[in-house]
Amino acid sequence: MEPTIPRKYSLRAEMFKALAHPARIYILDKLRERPRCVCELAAEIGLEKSAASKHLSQLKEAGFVEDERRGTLVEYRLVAPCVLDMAACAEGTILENRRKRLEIPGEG
Amino acid sequence: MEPTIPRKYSLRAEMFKALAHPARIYILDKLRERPRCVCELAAEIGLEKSAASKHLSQLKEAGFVEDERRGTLVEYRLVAPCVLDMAACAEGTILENRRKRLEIPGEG
DNA sequence: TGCAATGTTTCCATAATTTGCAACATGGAG
DNA sequence: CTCCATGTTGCAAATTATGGAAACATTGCA
Repeated sequence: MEPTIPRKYSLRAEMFKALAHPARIYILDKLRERPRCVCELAAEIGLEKSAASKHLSQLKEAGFVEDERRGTLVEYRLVAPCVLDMAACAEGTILENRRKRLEIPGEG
Repeated sequence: MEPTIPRKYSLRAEMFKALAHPARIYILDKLRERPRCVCELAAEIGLEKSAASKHLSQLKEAGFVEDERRGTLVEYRLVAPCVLDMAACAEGTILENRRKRLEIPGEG
């Protein structure tokens, strides 16, 4: 069948795709406190630096973070605070609905 | 390497994954107006009813929509309006950042 | 009962994503 | 300059996602 979905929705989907991985969500939450380098994030999420770098590249491409080199390090920082509100929305409504429906106990 | 990402972030990622497809974003926007049946949505997004049904199943599993049978039809409706705010956030900040970065390189 | 309309599930092929390893690039120290 | 630390990119394997076709399920109606 022929696709008829306007481009606007593809752009939105790309943005959400950048958030559609536990490691990337975790990274954003860590960057909420303060900027961090790749090696620090890699250690925290338990991935090779190459994998961490690729996740950060996706977040950067989507516009959620920016990077700046400091010596041998590359520091990443959060630039789209509204993503936190999005996550909050998730916690407050979506996951709540899901818990009720599936009877999953809440987690802090 | 061993994964050390808390379950909380996996749950959030699952929710965003449900939004990480143009067809599903399009569906949610259509449901914003009024509830619709599977066949209507399938025609609008240009997919077979089976594919449309699977997309709706994912949205339902994530808690964004609910379904109710009406005769031979199955009507889907939006139950998490905050998803619209999330999309608005996307339009307003993320995509704007991206435009600046891709079209005006070298500018802070 | 039989039949049509609508949805869901299953199977399969194709495409996209993710990861680690290795190679390469960049910057600082000696 | 060389050596080392940090990041990025290329590659291949494994995993996951997607879509169509067909089978199956459910409802309404004659």
